[in-house]
Amino acid sequence: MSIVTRFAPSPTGHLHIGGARTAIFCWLLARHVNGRFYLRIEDTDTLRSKQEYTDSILASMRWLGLDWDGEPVYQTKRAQLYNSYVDKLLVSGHAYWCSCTPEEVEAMREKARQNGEKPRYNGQCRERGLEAGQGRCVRLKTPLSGKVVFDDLIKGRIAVEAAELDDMVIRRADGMPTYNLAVVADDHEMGVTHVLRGDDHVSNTPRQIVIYEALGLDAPRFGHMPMILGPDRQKLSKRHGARAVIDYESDGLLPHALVNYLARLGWSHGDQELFSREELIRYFDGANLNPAAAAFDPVKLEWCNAQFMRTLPIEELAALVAPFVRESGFDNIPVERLGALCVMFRERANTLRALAVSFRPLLVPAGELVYNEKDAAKHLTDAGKRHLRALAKIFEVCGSFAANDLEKMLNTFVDHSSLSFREVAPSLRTALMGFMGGTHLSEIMAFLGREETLARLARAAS
RNA sequence: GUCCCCAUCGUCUAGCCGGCCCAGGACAACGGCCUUUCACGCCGUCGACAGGGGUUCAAAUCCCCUUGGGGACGCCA
Repeated sequence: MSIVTRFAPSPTGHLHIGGARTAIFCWLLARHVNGRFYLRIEDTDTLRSKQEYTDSILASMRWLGLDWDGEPVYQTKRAQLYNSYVDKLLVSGHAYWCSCTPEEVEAMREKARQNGEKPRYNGQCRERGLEAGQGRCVRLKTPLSGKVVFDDLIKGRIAVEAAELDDMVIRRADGMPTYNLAVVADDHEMGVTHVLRGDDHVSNTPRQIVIYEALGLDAPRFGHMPMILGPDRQKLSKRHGARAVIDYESDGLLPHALVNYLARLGWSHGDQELFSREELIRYFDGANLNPAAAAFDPVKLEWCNAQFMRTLPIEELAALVAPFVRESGFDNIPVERLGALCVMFRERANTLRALAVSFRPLLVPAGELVYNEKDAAKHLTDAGKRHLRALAKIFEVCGSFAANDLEKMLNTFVDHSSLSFREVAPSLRTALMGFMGGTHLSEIMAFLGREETLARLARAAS
């Protein structure tokens, strides 16, 4: 049997990492067996749903590389379908019209709460045989006894007393279906075989199973993934900062790094930490999913990102970092130059943004180089400046300005003077970079070129 | 309040159909090596089976209770 999964976000916000992980697992589960992976936009809440969020979610899915099959399904366009399901239930006697107002129902719930019971609708319209009418909704006749049982892909067997469930509304007074009905109708129509979704839906599952049963349909397999917690193991909230996929995109994360990290959050394949996209698909079979909630660790995410940044072909890395370089104010840097910078700095940065920032000292003109006060005070001393002037003389006349020749030249200079490399290097580094960082001095100078190198030495020695 | 779920190092986890585990890997932290800085890399250190009862020759692994977390109880999704 092939597998059909679906990711069904509601467009009330951007795609967040919890949803992204759910999407990744659904996608992986389908791709693992060459099955189908569908996208469904659950936009029946017309008050909170926004087109811009749908666009944003689709953009994030594409950015992550989670390709879906066919066109996305929009629930708002299928009211007719849902109504046909409701009608079926009405005709078969599994559902009934209810004239209770939301206020009345709320009062019932309040009363139940006070009696220490589960707040619920008391089913007073259940046997009244009401007809359709203004302000009336349709409720499902939930079984009064028995157990609803299902084998969760992740948590194992879950059983709930049917009596715990009240008669839920399946069609609102305004004619729109409610979540549970729409989901059942859609999942059945779309041929979904496996439903992977967030933990917060476990209590919906028995309700949906009851609808499947009333409809005489087989329910799909369900799997509920635990929530993702913040670094402090508290529920993820706005306070934890950037959480939407687009935020990580603008932080300069590689999409695959996010996918890899998120996939490893709640799933494992032995001790392996890093996976290629193909490996992920090959290994992910829905097993080895952790039933416990996991805390999101931005530090490990960045480590993960750094690993992938190092293995990317240079031209690709250069193309990816280009927008960030542009954003920091440097237009028109030729790709070869960007490539050279990437080679020099990629092992020193964890994100594309940080990488772009690290280029800065090499991109500004000598006059705009910012000196780190401490480093300048320590290394651009009178002695340091003397060394710089001596070096400048050599660089002025030397034949080649290639990195390996510069390296030799530097060594010769040290050999012929009474100085050690340790005495010369810091002042030269500070003169070139503005601070005690960067990469090999010879590479920095080769990148800068003779003119720019000399300009920096002159400025620092003045 | 009621119902459901969860519980291995600070974090992600391996192991969980019992013995190979006085618990392995990764991130972080710390120490060292390498080194003309910063990184990378390499080596090492610290560090966990929530507690209590069972079952068993043997339990991180099975059962029960406690505690602690989370989720759900909408004409939201």
